[in-house]
Amino acid sequence: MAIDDSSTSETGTNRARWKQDPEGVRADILAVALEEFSRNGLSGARMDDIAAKTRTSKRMIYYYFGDKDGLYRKALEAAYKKVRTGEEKLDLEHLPPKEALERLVEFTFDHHRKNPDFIRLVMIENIHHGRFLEQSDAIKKLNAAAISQIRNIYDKGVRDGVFRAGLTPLRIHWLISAISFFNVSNATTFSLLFGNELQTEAGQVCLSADACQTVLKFVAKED
Amino acid sequence: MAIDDSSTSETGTNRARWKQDPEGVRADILAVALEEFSRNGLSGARMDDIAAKTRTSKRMIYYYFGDKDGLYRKALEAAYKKVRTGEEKLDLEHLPPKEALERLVEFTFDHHRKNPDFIRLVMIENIHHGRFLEQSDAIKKLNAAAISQIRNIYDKGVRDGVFRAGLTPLRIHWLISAISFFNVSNATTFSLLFGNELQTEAGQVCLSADACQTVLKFVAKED
DNA sequence: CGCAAAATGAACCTCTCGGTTAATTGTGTC
DNA sequence: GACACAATTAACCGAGAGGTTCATTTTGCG
Repeated sequence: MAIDDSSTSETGTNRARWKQDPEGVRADILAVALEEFSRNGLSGARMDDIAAKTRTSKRMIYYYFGDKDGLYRKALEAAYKKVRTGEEKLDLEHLPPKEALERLVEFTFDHHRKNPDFIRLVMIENIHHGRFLEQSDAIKKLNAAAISQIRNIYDKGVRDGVFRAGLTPLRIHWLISAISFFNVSNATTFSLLFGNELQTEAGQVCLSADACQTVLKFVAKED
Repeated sequence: MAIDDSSTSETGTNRARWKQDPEGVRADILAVALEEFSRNGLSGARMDDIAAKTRTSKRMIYYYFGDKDGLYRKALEAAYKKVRTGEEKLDLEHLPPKEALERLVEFTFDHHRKNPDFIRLVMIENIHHGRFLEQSDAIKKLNAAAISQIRNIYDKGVRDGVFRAGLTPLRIHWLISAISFFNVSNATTFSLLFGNELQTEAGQVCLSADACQTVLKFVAKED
């Protein structure tokens, strides 16, 4: 090592120019892990396969994440974070209740559709009785927001006399989730059993509209 | 009818009294397999564990079912058969459309709730992209009935002027399924994230009523 | 530079787990 | 009873999968 061309003696914390890039490696591993776990399940996913699709080696996965379960947990957390941050863009407070709710349903339906990997992870987590979600306090906090968002809309709707009283935000959220989640989670078996007409683009547009109507009619004031 | 404690001269049909009981063994294996696959997923389930919980040995599983996939496929088929036969008891044809639909929703919601193992198998099947459901023509045939049942109710409702026109039986079935399925499939994660009040007995009664209202309002004629 | 610590690579290890081999017992038939 | 075949048992196997060891390089810092 006679030649030392390190003229870059600026002592800045410019990690981006490092040849070693731990943050990037971590993120890369997580992205691959998310896809593999989502595709094959927890015990179905293979550490060797994950490693192979990574830009780094199996050794590094264990270096950063400890073991398979640790990797899965981090992938789950990352997935939740990614999805929930994508949700924050809506601001519905200024809309009238009906329009706000409609837009929320439309958005949720579409959002779930665009994140099948996330949906599949949640399915897997349910198969495993929420063993990992349970451990992750970080995730639990992200979800209170969803409920209070609906509460705001619903309460305003009741005050305005356009929504019926007696419901709870939780039940409304439950309904929206059920419709939006099922559409992705059961797409395969439903198509196999009943044909795939609802999974075509036209079918999905139709179902999205159905979803909005379903929820709006459910909360609407009956007169 | 003679006393049949020793006279097994009638050729063979009385297998129940044999010490060897292949049908019973098969059924026993299938029951255990259903539970284990449902609990742990396809790759999560262990053949040794299944064998241990059986009244017979691992060898017999391979003797009767070939391999793990074969056992899983048979367990899936058995689960579908069991569930679908339990469904046939309703006769809704004689009821007025609204009542018929309400009763169907109520029944489906309850039926799914009582068969969590089956629901979990369907989830697992979706995780695996329906690889096994695809192969089983037996299962596909069982489901056309569900649609035509709804068609009968819906068409009558439209003729009677109580249901709005323009819907399809498939979309109605989809909605009923979504609500009923999600209630079981996502019970764990939903409870973890939002509390388990909807999973209490009172919560489930409430959700069942919500389900009926949701579907009825969705198809109701708006005037 | 020299050293410590973080980051990395390749080969290696151990045990789990799906699947099998070979031999044995039970059952109906003649 | 003898035979053929279905049913059953216990021990065994080999690939594969999760996890590790050790050595090496890269980086930060004085």
